[in-house]
Amino acid sequence: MNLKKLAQNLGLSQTTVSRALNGYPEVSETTRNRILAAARQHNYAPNTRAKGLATGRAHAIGHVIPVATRHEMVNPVFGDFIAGASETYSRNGYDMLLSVVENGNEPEAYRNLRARGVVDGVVVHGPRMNDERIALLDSLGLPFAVHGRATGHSGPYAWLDVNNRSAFKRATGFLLDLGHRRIGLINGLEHMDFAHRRRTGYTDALQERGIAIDPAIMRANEMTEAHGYHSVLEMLDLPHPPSAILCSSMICALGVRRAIEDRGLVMGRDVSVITHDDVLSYLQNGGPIPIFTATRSSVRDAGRRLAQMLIDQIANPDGAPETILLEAELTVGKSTGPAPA
Amino acid sequence: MNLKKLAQNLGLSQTTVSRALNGYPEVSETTRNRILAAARQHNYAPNTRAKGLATGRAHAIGHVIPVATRHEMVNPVFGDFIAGASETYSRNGYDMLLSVVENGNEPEAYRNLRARGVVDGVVVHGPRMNDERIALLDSLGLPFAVHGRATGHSGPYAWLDVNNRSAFKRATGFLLDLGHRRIGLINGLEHMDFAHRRRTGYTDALQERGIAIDPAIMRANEMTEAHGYHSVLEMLDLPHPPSAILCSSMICALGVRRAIEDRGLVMGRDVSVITHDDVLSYLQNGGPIPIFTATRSSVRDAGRRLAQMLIDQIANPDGAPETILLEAELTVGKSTGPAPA
DNA sequence: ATCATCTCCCAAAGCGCTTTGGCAATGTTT
DNA sequence: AAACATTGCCAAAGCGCTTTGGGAGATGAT
Repeated sequence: MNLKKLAQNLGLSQTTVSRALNGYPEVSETTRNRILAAARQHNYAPNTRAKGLATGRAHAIGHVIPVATRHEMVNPVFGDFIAGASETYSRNGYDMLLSVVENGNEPEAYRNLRARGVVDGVVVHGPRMNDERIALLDSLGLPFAVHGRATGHSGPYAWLDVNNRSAFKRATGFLLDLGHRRIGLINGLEHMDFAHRRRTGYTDALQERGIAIDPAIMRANEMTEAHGYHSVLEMLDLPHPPSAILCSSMICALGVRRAIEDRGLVMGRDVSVITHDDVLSYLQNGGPIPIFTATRSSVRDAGRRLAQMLIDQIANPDGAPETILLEAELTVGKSTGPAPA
Repeated sequence: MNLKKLAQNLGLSQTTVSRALNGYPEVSETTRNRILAAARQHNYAPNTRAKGLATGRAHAIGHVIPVATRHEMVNPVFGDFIAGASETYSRNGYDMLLSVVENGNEPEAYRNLRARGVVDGVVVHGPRMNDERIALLDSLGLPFAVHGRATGHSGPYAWLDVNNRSAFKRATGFLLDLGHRRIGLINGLEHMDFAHRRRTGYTDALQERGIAIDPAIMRANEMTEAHGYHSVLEMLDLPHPPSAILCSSMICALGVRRAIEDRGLVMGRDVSVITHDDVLSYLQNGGPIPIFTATRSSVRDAGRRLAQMLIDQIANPDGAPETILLEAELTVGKSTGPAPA
């Protein structure tokens, strides 16, 4: 079923049918209703490619997901983020185009999406420090919104980010208030912007209280369970082991807990743990009393909102790029307690 | 840059340029090279919408991901699967269209994709028992391939599945050989086809050895860490607790381990654990000696292969639907040992 | 020299939609 | 009654590509 046939069936012109379906005023209510009924009956939906050709708009957003080639790491956060974004897209009649590329091949992917005219904009995932993608997208004239920020890029661009610095500063402060003086950091790779900011929050809090930064209890790597486990195991074996751990993801935190228990210690009593929690659907942080004290911010919600930002920007290209800075909430669970004497 | 301009620049017709770029023989090698050079220089890529309109092919595959509304659960497996599929798509010049829908809204999503002509085929995720989606897709004439199978559907269709039944039967047999007689099952939701098959493998193995099935040590739910934890905690508190656990996912298994350790027991000595391992990138099962004894099958690889199957099927619609049954490998790790006396 | 065959190339139609620029017919002012 | 808006509709162009149906010119066979 297509416009032509539908119009013929109704004894109307394509023009009229098209206008009726797209809500233009130049068509009487009675014929509009006739047309809508017929469209529904024949399960008609305009061909997206034809519509796109005619309007010059793809009504689709591209997501280019970089994966670290070395570990084939797909960020576990990505599933929930995508789910959130997809909600927004379906509400707004947009399609989502996904493309997983090796780290570093994003520029080619963006150019290609642009040249083929297959999307109206893209979401930038996993921004790094001084990320060159933003300048590229600017120069391509392809609308975009960034999940996170790229420290070092000057000039405005649309982004949505958790205030990673303040979250980790606050979490560190919370531990300091509990009397902890040696606090370990299990971070993500620090060329990633979010990890860099978290580190800054952590070191800022320590410095404000005049506590020395000790690289021996700071680790950065892909945020796997194993990373949490091995890092903390090593830290606990130090002459001056940390009494608290600040950790960048729930998955890491599972490894952190395992390491603590492996050493016969009790989490929340012998070693306190705070983790960042992206509120992933399959990694709920306990029930009413969370297992982990955590800085929480739903990545699914971030997906929803960032998608909407991008759609708005595409609809209104001349507005200033919107930015959203979310504050993570600190939820106190069972994994923290006063520093042991 | 578009075909018309490119042709004008070269002083050639659109026809010739198009043929040259698409590898048709009716163009001399010298002009073809001229054309290719110019295309590269101008960063030309044919407009996908226009190409699709002209050819009637979208060169795109749809993935409709159902999420359980109740828990907003996004299957954690999905990220890696998508990454695998995406690799195949980019190699073959296909785009991936993703759409996350509430459980039960898939039919509408499929109809819509079909009517809008936006994809050439779809991948069916998370098939349930007697899944009605397959009949629907057949009747829509939309090519598809299923990740998993739908017990109860007659008639051929393309699928790729792990042999869940044999994997769990083998794992159960392995535990029985170690002397375990009470083996708990932590399964996924059993209206899901994969979970049903796993259960069958488990019960078959027990029955073959004449061991009674005990519903008290069988649980089925969303495969979260909490599910593993609470289920096993309850089982360990039974008058006759299991000495071994069979578990449906690595994430569950982390909870299983936690429960065991919470009760002061040692995994692999007091309680043995075998889990299914989808080889997710962020949940590596240890190094050279795996932490968990596991039935392994890479879901990323499944994505790669299923995508290829679908592309082949679209290219050759008259062939019989291909099916692939993968055997999981049983890797022995540190989580299993002889049954305690 | 004539005819048939290739070899390269082209003009134009068509894919399914939107949108421009009308054009009758009705309603509203003067 | 004449002049003017307004309403409700339509024919046709155009989006950027592929593909059909040739058609010159070179080459080979007769």
